[in-house]
Amino acid sequence: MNLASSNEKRPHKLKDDLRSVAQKAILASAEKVFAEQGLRATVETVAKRAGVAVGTLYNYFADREALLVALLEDRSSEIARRLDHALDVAGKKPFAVQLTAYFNAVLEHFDEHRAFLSIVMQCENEQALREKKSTTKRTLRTLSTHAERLVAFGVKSGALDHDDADLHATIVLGLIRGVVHRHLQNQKSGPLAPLAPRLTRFFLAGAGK
Amino acid sequence: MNLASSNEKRPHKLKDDLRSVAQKAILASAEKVFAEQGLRATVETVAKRAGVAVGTLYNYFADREALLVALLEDRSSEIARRLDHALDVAGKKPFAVQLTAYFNAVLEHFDEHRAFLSIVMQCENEQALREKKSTTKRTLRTLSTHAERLVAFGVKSGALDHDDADLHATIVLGLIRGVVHRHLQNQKSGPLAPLAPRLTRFFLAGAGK
Amino acid sequence: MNLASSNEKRPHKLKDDLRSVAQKAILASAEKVFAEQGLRATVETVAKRAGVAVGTLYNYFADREALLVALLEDRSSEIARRLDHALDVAGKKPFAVQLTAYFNAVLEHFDEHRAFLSIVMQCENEQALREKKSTTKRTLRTLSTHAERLVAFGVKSGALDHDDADLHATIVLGLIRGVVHRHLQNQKSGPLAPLAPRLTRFFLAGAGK
Amino acid sequence: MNLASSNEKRPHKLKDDLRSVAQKAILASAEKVFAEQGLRATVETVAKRAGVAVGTLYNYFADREALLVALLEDRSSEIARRLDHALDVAGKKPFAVQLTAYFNAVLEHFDEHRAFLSIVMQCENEQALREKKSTTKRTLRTLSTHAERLVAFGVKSGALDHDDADLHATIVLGLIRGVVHRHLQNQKSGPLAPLAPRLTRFFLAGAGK
DNA sequence: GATGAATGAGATTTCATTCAT
DNA sequence: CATGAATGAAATCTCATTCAT
Repeated sequence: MNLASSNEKRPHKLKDDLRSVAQKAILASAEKVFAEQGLRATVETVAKRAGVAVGTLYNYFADREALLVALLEDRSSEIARRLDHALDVAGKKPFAVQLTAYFNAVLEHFDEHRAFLSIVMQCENEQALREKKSTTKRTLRTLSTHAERLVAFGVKSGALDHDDADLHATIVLGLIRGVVHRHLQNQKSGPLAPLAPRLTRFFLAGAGK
Repeated sequence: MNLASSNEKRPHKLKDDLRSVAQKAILASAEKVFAEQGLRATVETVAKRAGVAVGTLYNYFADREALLVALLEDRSSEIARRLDHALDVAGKKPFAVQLTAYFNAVLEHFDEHRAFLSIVMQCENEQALREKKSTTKRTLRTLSTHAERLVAFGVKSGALDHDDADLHATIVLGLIRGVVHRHLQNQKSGPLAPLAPRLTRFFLAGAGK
Repeated sequence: MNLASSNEKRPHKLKDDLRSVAQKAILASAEKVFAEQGLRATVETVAKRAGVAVGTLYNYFADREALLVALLEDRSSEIARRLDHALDVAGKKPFAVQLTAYFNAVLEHFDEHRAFLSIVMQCENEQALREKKSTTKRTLRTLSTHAERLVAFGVKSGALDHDDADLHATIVLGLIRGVVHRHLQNQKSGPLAPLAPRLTRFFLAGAGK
Repeated sequence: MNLASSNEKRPHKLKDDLRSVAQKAILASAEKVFAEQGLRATVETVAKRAGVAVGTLYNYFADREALLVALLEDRSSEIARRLDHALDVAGKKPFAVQLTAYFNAVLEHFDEHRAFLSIVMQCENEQALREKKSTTKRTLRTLSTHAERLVAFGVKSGALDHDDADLHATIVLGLIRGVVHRHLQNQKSGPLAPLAPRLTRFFLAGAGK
């Protein structure tokens, strides 16, 4: 009965692993390729870069769009996890600390997945994707949702001025957009995360009481 | 009756006018269509919306990309003119006034050509364009070029802190990106130009000495 | 006003004609190709045989299936017209005459569009098509609908025995199926229409009172 | 305990049995699937329905077509056996009895393998198959071969009229086609075999002297 | 010039077949 | 042998561009 108790808990563990390895490779390739060549990049290019045949890609993703959505969701959930964790750690600390944690988390993620935000920015303007599943829409809004929550706390805790409350989240996101965009345009490659404290300082000076 | 009048005094003026009427209609259509449907929109869609046949479109623009470039250049030159004029009028006035003029000019242009910035944002992420004609690149950089010039003046005139000088232009652009983006995402439709003074106040509080 | 009354009634008559010429050529090609090579035949083959490019085919038919459906409908409406006319002419004449007219109309159509019935027979077994639009289903049932109407008249007029009434239509169709099928299998090419009286005689002997 | 018993007396029998179990399952699945979804059904679908992996299917059949041919041959040989037996039993009895036996045998087979004739009908129209292996062709002609033999006897024995001799076999097959087809189109599910006497009566009335 | 059907290169997608586990 | 992921040739479909009218 327990003949093979050691390695038989999940009969297909190995295969499952392989499966997810290929899937991850394809997603990683898609991330690179879509970022480098824009959303125009072909499915074949993505497959080749991942080191698999086209058919293999279609074993994992129903169609081109499913691939894109999967990529957005996977990376978004990662950034969401990172943000949740960061804000969780920042816990009861003052708003300034939390804001820095937010900037830091986003920028760190970007430093590691440089390509991803570039794709998000492209997708945001693709009406097609915006209109589709609300899942995609929600995915694309991960950043802003967190930002809104954060500034709501900032206002409640008295750290933020009440007057421009409606602009707060917009500006937080704008600051990120600004630095990310500069980064994508210039090929300069230093990490962005270190900018977090400066963005916080700027934001607080502008928005603080 | 006045059939002949046109080809006496101004032999080609009428033709030119007619030409530019069709051309303008096509550009306007392209602006709408690319903004609504993304850069994937087809040439045929653009032509139909402009009320002309595809063939006609190709009489005015060498190919699809030429159409896009022409659109970018036309609208950019318009925004450049507007910015030049705004900053010209603001002349020797203090930096705060000039900055407000800048924000105001950009946002006014956006209010009139809502679709345009959406397209610019899409193009910025299309590496394809980045690599190609430097004309296009320059076009896309109209906004940032002016912003850089502006903050350089701000620093020189002592209005801006020296510490974060490198971030100034990035943040000015980020603020614009922020509000424009919020506008595109939500369907809210009030004009953006009125936000100019608030953005200025915010920026100065954050970046001013 | 009536400057060009002679040839200006329908401004785009010529183009429309050309259009339908191409469409007809494609349908004719599809008929041949699907009959010769089976439903597996490729869209490209159909296009080439019609002397047009694939893209042209797709200008007229939304997709492969639409082409097939259009073919079935076009030819079915033709056979329906023929049947209606035949039975109309046979008018108040006795059942035997009407039945002969039916057989004759169907077999004549087959003699002229040999390929078509072969395709119908293939489609009848394609569950996919059967399940789709009821239009298709109705199209495929043109023959049996008319047969049912005919034998109903036969029974009412007292020409047909009442006992096997339920089988009548089935057998009429079976007889057609039989001769058509034999024809398709052997490459013998004589016309089938002359068989009509013999089929009638056979049917009446078997089913008549 | 009886592990060894198998490889003593009948060294390979068990293996053969097992083999044929899988093989039969695959053929049965193919019969269902091809009948339900048409000949376009995928190999994978057939394998899954049979409860095996695609690879396993390919262990038993060289390729997709070999599977189809095997199916046709297997079922045809069964129907041939059944027909031979039926006509053998009907032996020296009058033609009417033999014809009923024929109809009965065919329709009984169809009642048990409802799907099969649907497949045969599809294959008959696939020129591809017609051109290929004569084995397939012969297989598909099992029914008509027997029918031809039968009516030849009918004519010789004086039961059938001589005039329409050339149509006899065609009509016998047509009658079968008719009822089978009606059955496939309507979802009515009563057995067909009971129709045998009525078909005989009809045929004899029509074709008998 | 204006038109829009025709074109065909190229993108997406499918699926029979292979092969490492 | 059984498995099912990987493969890539071949099919379907799209769309920028041309050109006869």
